[in-house]
Amino acid sequence: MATIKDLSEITGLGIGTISRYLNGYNVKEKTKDKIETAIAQTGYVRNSVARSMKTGKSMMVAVIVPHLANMFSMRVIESIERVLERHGYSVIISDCGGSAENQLNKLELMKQRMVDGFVLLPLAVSGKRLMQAASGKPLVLIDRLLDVNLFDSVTVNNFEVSYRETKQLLLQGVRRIGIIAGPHDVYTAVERKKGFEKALDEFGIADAYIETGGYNVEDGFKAMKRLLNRSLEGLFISNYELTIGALQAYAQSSQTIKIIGFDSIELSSLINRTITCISQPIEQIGEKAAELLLNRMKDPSRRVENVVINI
Amino acid sequence: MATIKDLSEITGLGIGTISRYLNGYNVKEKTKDKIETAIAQTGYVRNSVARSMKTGKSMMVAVIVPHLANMFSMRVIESIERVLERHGYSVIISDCGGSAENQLNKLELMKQRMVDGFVLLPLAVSGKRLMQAASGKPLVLIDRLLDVNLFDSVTVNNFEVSYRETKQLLLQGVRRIGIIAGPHDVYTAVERKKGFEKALDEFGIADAYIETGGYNVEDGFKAMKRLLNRSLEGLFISNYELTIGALQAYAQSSQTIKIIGFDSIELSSLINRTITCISQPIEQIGEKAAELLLNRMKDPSRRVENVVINI
DNA sequence: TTGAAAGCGGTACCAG
DNA sequence: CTGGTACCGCTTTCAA
Repeated sequence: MATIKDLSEITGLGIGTISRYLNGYNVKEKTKDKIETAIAQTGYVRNSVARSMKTGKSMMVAVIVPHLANMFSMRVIESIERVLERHGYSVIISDCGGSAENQLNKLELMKQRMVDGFVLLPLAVSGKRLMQAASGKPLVLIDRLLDVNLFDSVTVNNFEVSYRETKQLLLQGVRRIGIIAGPHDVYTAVERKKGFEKALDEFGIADAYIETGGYNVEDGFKAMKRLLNRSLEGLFISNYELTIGALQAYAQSSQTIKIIGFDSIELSSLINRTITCISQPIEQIGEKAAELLLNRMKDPSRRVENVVINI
Repeated sequence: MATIKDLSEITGLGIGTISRYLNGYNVKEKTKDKIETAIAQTGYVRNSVARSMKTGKSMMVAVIVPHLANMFSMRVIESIERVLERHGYSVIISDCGGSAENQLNKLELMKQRMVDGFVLLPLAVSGKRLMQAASGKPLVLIDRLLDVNLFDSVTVNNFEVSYRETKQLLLQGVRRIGIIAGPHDVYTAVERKKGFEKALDEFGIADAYIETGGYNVEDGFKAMKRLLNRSLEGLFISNYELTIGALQAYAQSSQTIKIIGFDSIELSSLINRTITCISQPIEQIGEKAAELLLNRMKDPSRRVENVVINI
């Protein structure tokens, strides 16, 4: 691999001159030509590791998620990457396998890699631990507001929208109602469940059928299988994967249940029995997160910003 | 940020000793204690950028895909990451937006970042250009065999399985048949189309309804809308996203079409009219790719290996 | 406009 | 087992 030094030797120019040219500073036309020839000849590419070493910036951002193979994660990551790459940043990903402990480990690892910032789709941990793990590096949270306003974040109004939609169901006369709620250590799942429960409280319903557990297709399927014995009139499902799974079981049955699903817009039209969808503006969430991160990396002392997108 | 030098000053030990301890070599119990105290005290974390600089290995692997927000990409990336992280590698991702040109740019960028290897879900480019762009760095192809055996690769038998399943349809008496084929510069899409066409040839069918274009949900929906005017008896759909889109349109219609979909196992049970699924072992594909890459990074001169997974 | 030289934070070799 | 030192490839003063 050719280095700047090789170029220096070939052209007879100083090492500093080459570097300056490479960084867009003015050099004489003739030197420019010499350098370019040497680059073409050697196939030189700049070593950004060495560059990072000197500048103290790696131009990398770590995105840490509970699970990569999840519709929400991947669409968020896609939009984050799209925005960040325009600013010269690369995205390094880390799947913490749904474990909060692991999440902290991954953060540590990324810190070693000298990433310039983090985006987290966080699992339940305290703000302090997270703060400590990030050791002051810019970190943006998606889908989770921590107790303390330590971090920039972007969320949707999970609680309100869940409350509102559940209420709609109840206003339609639904009484025997259930929820497939997802994990209890995932913030959004908890918020959605709370919103659901608030609506029930208002209507004096105390005996909802609650299924908690994982957040993927199979969990949804199993939960639905159980719920199909309950002659439900209404059902709230907390994410896309759970909805797919639940609908699989549902499709096999002949019951009619009024279903509300999160992010399930694509699926709703597949099944002949209507379901209600709550759609998050996922691209917008990712873009906003990237934007917040860019802002903070530019100005670490700026005020913490907690963006809530109302849907 | 504390450095190894700080530790050296605090402990009074030499810089080399610290480094040795950090790398797991033997040091006296007492020195070990001193160092550990200093680490705890300063919150020292090793700077892997500096380390890479010296060792010439970044311990990063770039995964470049046409689109991140794609079920296949994401699940492949997930399994790649799972395998690689066990070996100390991080995954840096790059979405080339479906453009072959862009793909080469991204490769260049990743080369600058001194990644130790590449995994590509490649768009149509010649093997030579790719070889040149990778400049000899380990590169594994997923879902594409290049004309020359320059790269390790892992694919499924797209052609055969498509041929076989289409033939099944025809054996059932289907004659008016169509395909939603996806982009013509995506290898798998092309292979699947070829397999489809071979089956048609055998049955002397010359006028299939062919829809080509994008590879996402909306493309599938639009294509299906058009195809619903054709009174088809059978339909082959080349990937997951297209299948979702097509099924959306299909669900609204009252036609009955025998449908074959790729990777659409989760969806098949949603819709009350049966569809046939061709399921790729996506995790296995990712794992195999990671494995091939690890092997090549270990031994760059080993024989090129082209793995075909038969489904 | 250019060249020389001092690091950035590690690793690895050498001598002790 | 330990300390000293020469790099790794680049950026960035400082003089010329």
